[in-house]
Amino acid sequence: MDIGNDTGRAADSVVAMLEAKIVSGELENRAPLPAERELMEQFGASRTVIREAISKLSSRGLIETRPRFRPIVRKPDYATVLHACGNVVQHLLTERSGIKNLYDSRVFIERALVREAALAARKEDIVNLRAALEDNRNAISDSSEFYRTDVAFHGVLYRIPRNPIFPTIHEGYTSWLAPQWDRMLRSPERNEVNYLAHKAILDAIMERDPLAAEEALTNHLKAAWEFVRVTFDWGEE
Amino acid sequence: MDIGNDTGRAADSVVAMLEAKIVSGELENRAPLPAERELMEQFGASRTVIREAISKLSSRGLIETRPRFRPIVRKPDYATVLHACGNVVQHLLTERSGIKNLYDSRVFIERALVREAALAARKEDIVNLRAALEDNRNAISDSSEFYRTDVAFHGVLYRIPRNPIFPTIHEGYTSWLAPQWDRMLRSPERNEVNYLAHKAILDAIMERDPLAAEEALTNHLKAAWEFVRVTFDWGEE
DNA sequence: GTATTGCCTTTGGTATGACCAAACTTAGAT
DNA sequence: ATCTAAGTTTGGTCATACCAAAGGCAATAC
Repeated sequence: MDIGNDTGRAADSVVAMLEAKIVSGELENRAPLPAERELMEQFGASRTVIREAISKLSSRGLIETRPRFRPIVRKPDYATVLHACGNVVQHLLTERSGIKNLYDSRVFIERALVREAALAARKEDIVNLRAALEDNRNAISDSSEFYRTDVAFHGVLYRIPRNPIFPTIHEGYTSWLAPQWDRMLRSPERNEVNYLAHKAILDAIMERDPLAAEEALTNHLKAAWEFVRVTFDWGEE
Repeated sequence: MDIGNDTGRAADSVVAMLEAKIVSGELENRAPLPAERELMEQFGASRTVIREAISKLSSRGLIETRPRFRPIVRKPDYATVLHACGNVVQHLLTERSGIKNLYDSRVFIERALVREAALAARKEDIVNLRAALEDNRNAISDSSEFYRTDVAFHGVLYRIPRNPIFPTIHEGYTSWLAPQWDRMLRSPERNEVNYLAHKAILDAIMERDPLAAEEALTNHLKAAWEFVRVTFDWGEE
């Protein structure tokens, strides 16, 4: 297939060399890249290929570029992956089926997460969940603040497996799945509903009842979807 | 943050316009892009920015480029997302912890998948699983063929939720998670072990026993990891 | 009539050189 | 020491040129 992997170009060897220098630390993280005219001397290439290489590295998330500013070296991390996906994911969300698929996958993951939580959550996890839930309760009257604490509550769930991939996935969901509607469809009444849903989830987790936790989570997310679907008059799926 | 999103450049407007023409279908899928010299006339830009735009679109997976060949228009799909991630993911897998995290996430997902399968698999899913298992059995003596059927068996699990996101994730796992060792560490003996593991999973699914299915799957994948870990003398994690 | 061969044209990849405007540096003024 | 203004560096863009490989075409061979 080889999308975006233009093998055989001169720029690629430059990319490879710069890539190596970045991962090896020879080019320090957060440090500015040398000037283009210096790089062309260093690699014996024309500015054309140097700039192409820089563009590619930027796409791969290995350097940050702002127009007219020195590119900044950036060691790749999980957030980088997320960002690389983002550009493409957005195209899949123009169709409703794309949104639905993404949302369903979220339900699937979170179901497994709460199940896991009920079975294996540590004391500190429970503490964090209680704190997050408390934040929910205190923010019921402030929809904007409630949104933040809502996301945070789910975030705690994603952190329970202690695998940095999951918080990254969570970030993906929250940034891709229509923060637009999420924000505009909130009200103290709905916040209260969601607070209670979170409470039910936490209760089930604390009772170490995976089935109940899964069910509470499923109800919570399905209800949220229903609300959005009906509000926007999306018809049945 | 804005990685790979070089706002403010002339190329970006060209990217946007081409992007629009691709998603709208004005530029047909699988059709070659117009020649660069034609695009520069069409957009009133220099070849420099045209080429930069093409490079960006290529990185985003909206066009396929091979050196010296006409770029090919490509409507974004789930595979495109996968590919966009691939370039970056690879960097996270240079450390062992990255591999472990990815593998753990796979175990997590597949546990949920087999659980789901035990609870909700349709007749056709069972049929597919049986067929895949049968393929396993017939390929025990041919390690290369067994690898293929092994991947296929797991693939059936990912297709059960009827959400295209999951097969995509599966492809990610199989392409990123060391197909190198997977291939070289196989033998008829290990194939037999894996066949039996698959059989145990399917049996549990057919008995509609989610707990047993989850356990069988976990044993299967944990054992595979252990085997790799010990073989490569990776020490404890 | 089809397949093969060889020539010409098109087109992508790269190199130069130039220019501009914005960022950066530095020396001078307050 | 701080601020300011001039000078320098440097990224973004354009125009042009050249090369080699891909594509197209036509004469040739079978």
